[in-house]
Parts: sequence; C-alpha cells; structure tokens
Amino acid sequence: MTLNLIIAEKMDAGRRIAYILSKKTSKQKRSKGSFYIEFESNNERNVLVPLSGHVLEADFPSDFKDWLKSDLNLLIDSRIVYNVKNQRAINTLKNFKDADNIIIATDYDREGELIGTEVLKFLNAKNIKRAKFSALTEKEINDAFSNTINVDYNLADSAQAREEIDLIWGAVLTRFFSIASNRLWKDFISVGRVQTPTLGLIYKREMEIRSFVPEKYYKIKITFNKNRDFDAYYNNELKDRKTAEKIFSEVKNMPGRVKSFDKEEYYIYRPAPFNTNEFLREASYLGISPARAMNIAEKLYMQGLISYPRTDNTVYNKSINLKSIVEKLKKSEFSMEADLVLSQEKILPSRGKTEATDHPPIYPVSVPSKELTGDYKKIYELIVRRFLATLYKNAVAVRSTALIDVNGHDFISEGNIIKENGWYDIYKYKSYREYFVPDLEKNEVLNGRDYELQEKETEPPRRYDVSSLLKAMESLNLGTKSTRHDIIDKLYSRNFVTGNPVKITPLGEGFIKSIIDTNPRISEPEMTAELEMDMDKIASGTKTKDDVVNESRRMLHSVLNDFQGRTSEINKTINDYLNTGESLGRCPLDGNELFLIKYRDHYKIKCGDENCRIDFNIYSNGRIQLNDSKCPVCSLPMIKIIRKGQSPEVKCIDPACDYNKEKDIYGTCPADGGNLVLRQSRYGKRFLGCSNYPKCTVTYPLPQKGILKKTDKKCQYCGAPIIVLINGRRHFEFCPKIDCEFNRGGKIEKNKV
DNA sequence: GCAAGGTC
Repeated sequence: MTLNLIIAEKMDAGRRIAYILSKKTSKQKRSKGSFYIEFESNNERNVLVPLSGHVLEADFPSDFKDWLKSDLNLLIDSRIVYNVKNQRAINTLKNFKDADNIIIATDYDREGELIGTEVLKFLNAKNIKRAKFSALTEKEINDAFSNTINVDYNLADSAQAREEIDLIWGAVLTRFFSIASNRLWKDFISVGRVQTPTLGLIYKREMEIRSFVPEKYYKIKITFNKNRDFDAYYNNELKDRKTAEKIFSEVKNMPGRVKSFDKEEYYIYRPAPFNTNEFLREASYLGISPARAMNIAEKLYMQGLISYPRTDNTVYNKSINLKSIVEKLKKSEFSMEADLVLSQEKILPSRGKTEATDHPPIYPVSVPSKELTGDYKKIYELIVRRFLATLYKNAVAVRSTALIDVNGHDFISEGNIIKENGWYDIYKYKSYREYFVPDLEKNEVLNGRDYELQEKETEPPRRYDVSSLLKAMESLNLGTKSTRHDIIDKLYSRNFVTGNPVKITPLGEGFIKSIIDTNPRISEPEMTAELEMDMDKIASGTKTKDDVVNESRRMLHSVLNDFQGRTSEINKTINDYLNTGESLGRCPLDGNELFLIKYRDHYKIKCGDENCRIDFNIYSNGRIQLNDSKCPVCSLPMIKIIRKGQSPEVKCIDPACDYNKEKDIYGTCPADGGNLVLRQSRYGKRFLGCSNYPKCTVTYPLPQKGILKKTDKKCQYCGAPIIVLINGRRHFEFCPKIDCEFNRGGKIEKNKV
C-alpha cells in the first residue's frame, strides 16, 4: 500500500489536518518516544507527524565553546552546524523514512518552509510535495492536498540565512562585549538584532526625558454655575506670564455670555478582536507581564479553553461560529454578559486592521469545567470579555461644546457624557471619563463662581511601559508575535532594564552608550529592515543564501574591527556607568542627585554631594525605590524594597536607625530570650531568626505574601511571638511555629464562628 | 553561557 508521510508544524494543526483529510476517522498512535496520527484514504496509508516548531538548531562547532580561547574573527567565518532539537520527532519520522510520498504541511510562511525542509535529511525522500493552506478549514485543507505544489527551497534558504546571521552576529558581539567589560557567565552582556535595538529605543527615550527642558504655560479657568458647577478654559495658548495676568485681570469676576452651544452624539467604538500583541498589552495593565501572560495563554490553549494564542489576525474568520460560543459562555459566570450579546437582533463582530489568514484572533473556545484561579482566571476572563465586547454594541456618548464670551475673551467648555454604555458593560477594564456641562442657550448670561489663573509646566515624554514597548516593537517590525515578549523578558533578565514603566539601568545605559560612541548601527532597528530585504532577494532567487551570509560576515568583520579598536574605552564606559549607579532622583536633604549603586551583595545609596550624610550600605536582594515619606524616628527619607512575591517593605534609609531595628523585631526568642528579627534568606524568602545567631539557631518560616504585624502576645503553647498576617481585608493571627497547637486551635475556633 | 525563530 502506498504510504504518505505528512509533516505538520505543530500538534494542533496536525490533528486538525488529519481530522479533515480522514473525514474524521484518524487515529492517534503513541508509543515510547514517538507520536503520530494515522488514517487511510483512497486505499492509501497516511501517517501524519506533528512537530513542535524547529527540529534543528544552528550552532558553532564545539571547538569554539570556550569564550576566552576563541578568536572572534575565526568565529565569524566558522562553519555552522545544525544540532537536533526535537529528538522525539526525528525518531518518529525515521520509522517512516521510506514513505512513497512526503507532504510538507507546515505553516505557509518563511519559517514554516524551513521547518518543513529540516526533516528531509532524515528521510529517503523520493517524492516531496508541499501543501499550501492559509487557514485550517475543510476547503483550504482539501484543496491544498489535492493540488500540492513544490517545496520552495529559496524561501527555506531565506529563513536559514536569517538564522545563521542572527547566530553569527549575536554570538560574536555578545562574546566581545562580555569579555571587553569583564562580565562573564551569568553577568554576560548579550547583543542581538532585535534585543539591542529594543534596548536602544528605551535608551533614546531616557535621553529625551533627561534633556527635556520644561516650559511654563498658563491656563485661565472659570467655574460657572447652572444647576451644577462646570469649568471653562481660556481658548488660546498662553505662554507668557504677563499676557496671562493681563487677560486674567480683564475677565476676573466678570459674567459670561454664551456665544454658541452645540451638542453632538458620537460612537466610542468597541475594540477589535485580540491578536497576540494587543492581548499581551492588555494583560500588562492587569499587572501580568507579557512573558507570563503568554505562558498562561499557552496553557489555556492546551486545555482547550482558548484558541491559538500566537496570531496577528484581528478579523474573525467566517468559519467560526461566534453565536455558539456565546451560548456556551451563557452557561458560565459570564452569563449576564453573554445575554447582552445574545439580546441583539444580529451579532456583528468588530474587525481590526489586520486580516491574516493563518490563525483566527484569540477567543475563548470553551468554558472551564473547574474554576480557574489567580492569573489564569484573570487571563481567561480578559479573553472572554474582549471576545464578548467585540460582538456587542458601540458605546454612544454626547459631546457638548460651549463657547463663552467673558469681557471680550473666548472661553470654551467641553462636556462628555455617556448615553449608552454598550461594550463598556462587558469590557470592564476600560472606563470613560465623563464631564458634565449643562444645556445652554445662545446669549444666556452665566455667573462665574470661581476664577483661577493656573501656572503649568510642559512635561517630558513618558517612559515606555511594556504595553507601549510592545506596540513600538510591532510598528518597527522588531521581532514577531511569538518572540516579542521573550525579547522584553531578556532585557529584564540581563539587567538592562528594570520596573514598569521600563527604566534603563546603569548597565543598559553604559552598554548602549558604548555602542553609540563606536558604531550605532547595531542598536538601530534598520538592521532588521535590511535583513528583510536580503531575505526577499534569496526568496526570489536573485541572491543565494551563501552570498548573503558571506556578505554579512564581511560586514561583521569590519564592525568587530571598529569595536575591538576601542575595547578599553568600552570597558571604561560600561564600568563608569556601573560605578556611578542609577539616579534615585533628588536628595531630600540638599537637592543634589541621589545615586543607587549595586554591588555583588549589597546596594549603596549615596548623595552626589560628598558632604551629605546620606551614604548608606543596604544589604538587600530586592529592588529599591525612594519613598515620599520621612522616617518617624530620625526624619531621614524612607526607602521601599520590592521583592518578588512579597509585599514591599518600607524602611528608613539609614540601616542603623532605631526605626529599622524596632520594626523588624517581632518578639523574644523562646530559647534564649534574644530578639526574633525579620530576615531574608539567600533565596529572598523572609523568615524570623534569633538575633543571637549563630549562637542561637532558632528560626521560624513566614508566609511570603501579605503584610506582617507584630503583637505583644506570646503563644500559650510554645512561647513564640504571635503575629498577624494582613491579606487585603483579612487579618489572620498565627503562631510562626507551623505545627503549633495554637494554629490548630485557631482554625477550629474560626470554623466554629 | 552566545541570537531569533518556531512551539510544548
């Protein structure tokens, strides 16, 4: 019997393809180390093997393993080896290596073409065909398999050129910068075609903020009254104080006369269906990082709760039965919202700008049988609400605009009121700011209640937050829907940036500065655009992969030469930034700049003025911010220490201050009467330990989340101090000895009540 | 230990 071997890019697509081609009779076969789907059609045996992305991975030969012993110019010209990445898939494929026909049915894009060709060298390829489909619908799949085309080796080559160029540039420059700055192993400095220009964006924004010179401007506000107070503002720009004061004196205490009044209704459009980028951006507003949101979305997808989370598409395909999904959701906690959608005469979905054909937008496909918790619940709910919002009505708002004459000067008052909530009732994450202005008549005279001349300052541009960063990356074509969140994560884990809004660290700044001083190219987004052009040339056959990669190698030799010529300057720049530290803002004592310098095991907070008393070493493993408040004991500024998974700790900037000592003592040690002090373990977990350590080794574990409060009570059973845990509104009293009778008693008592 | 791109 003829054997057809079908290669799919991923499990989900593979199942779908087999299901359609087999007219629902396909069977999954699983044995140790192998997985495939089998079915018969037209008296032929078909075996479909689903991969999970790339099977091979580019790398350098192992002789280049040692960074310090490898010559970078030799590394540039080294041959590239391809290592197996997915052994299980290869093992499965080998069982069918003599198949009569091989049909590559990976995603129809550049990387898909490459993934498909990666498996060929493990097979005795006789007859190789390509099935091209751009949606997993019955028609597309059936058409693609009855009209197979040839594999486009040029397209696959273009993707391989990308892979090799990224590896060569990334590895060579990563090694160069790490070695030049003496930062090796876990502290290494990474360079890449996508990550470095992304960091460049953050750097550029930081420079704009720093060089920003605020300008004063003025506003004149008059509060009128008709049934209710409402505000009107002078209708021209006021940059000059004298002019502003003159006009203010002319209008002050004068009545207004309505010159015109207009009212118009307008739509606030419902949002478009979710693609990956928009989904990750919205998740970040819920406090969930893009990397974590993606991780959760993948799991929800694997559980069959949502559709495939990697997509650029923002238009629902016709084949999706939107109504049946809403009906499913009707039997969930979103029944109210689902009812709103179903109450419409017709369900018409919104559409976004991108109509791609590979995958649908992200939408819920079923309702969880067991209630989700934590961030999983938040993510699922976000996707459900977004989905329902795209199927519901636009909101309707009314804008009223009044032009008011006050002693010959024009004032304007603008009101905005929601008339119909529409999708806001479903998508509760967004709200609309309303402002009330009463209905007015032409020539109506208004009495002013309050007159105010306001002095304002223009503000610097904002730092990126992860949401606007994702958007900026997308618009500059940096990374893909599947990799952007990963790249942002890398910038954090390499210590180039911190926080959200995203702030560049001294390391990130010194690194980009040293690039810009030498050869800014590698920190600019154009690298990607140029690579894209070369890839197109390979795909169209005007250049070969080797031409492009070798040309790229020649360029890298020259770039590397520039950098190697300035090795000592680069080392100095990066280390100078690290030694100066990060600015924490102004010193509250003398207004000079306050610096936070990070060392291996502690931080130093130091004022720019050598004579200032603020110069403290803080032994802590969290992130440090300056707090607005002052220490109640010594009135020095307070700092906030943020540790992952813990509530922030606020303490006095002076480690020796009594406030800190008092604050951390939770009672006396039952063993030797020493103080039980709040401490942090090497792994950043908090616990109570005796102050007489190492003489006394008494410790108690503590819950990591929630605010801890001391009491003056002692446990009646074991003598440990009783502590209160505050979690939101809940207060919970417990003994730090976990298995103590107190805790059992406490719980029983609680249940009784 | 290096990149970016697939996907789990």
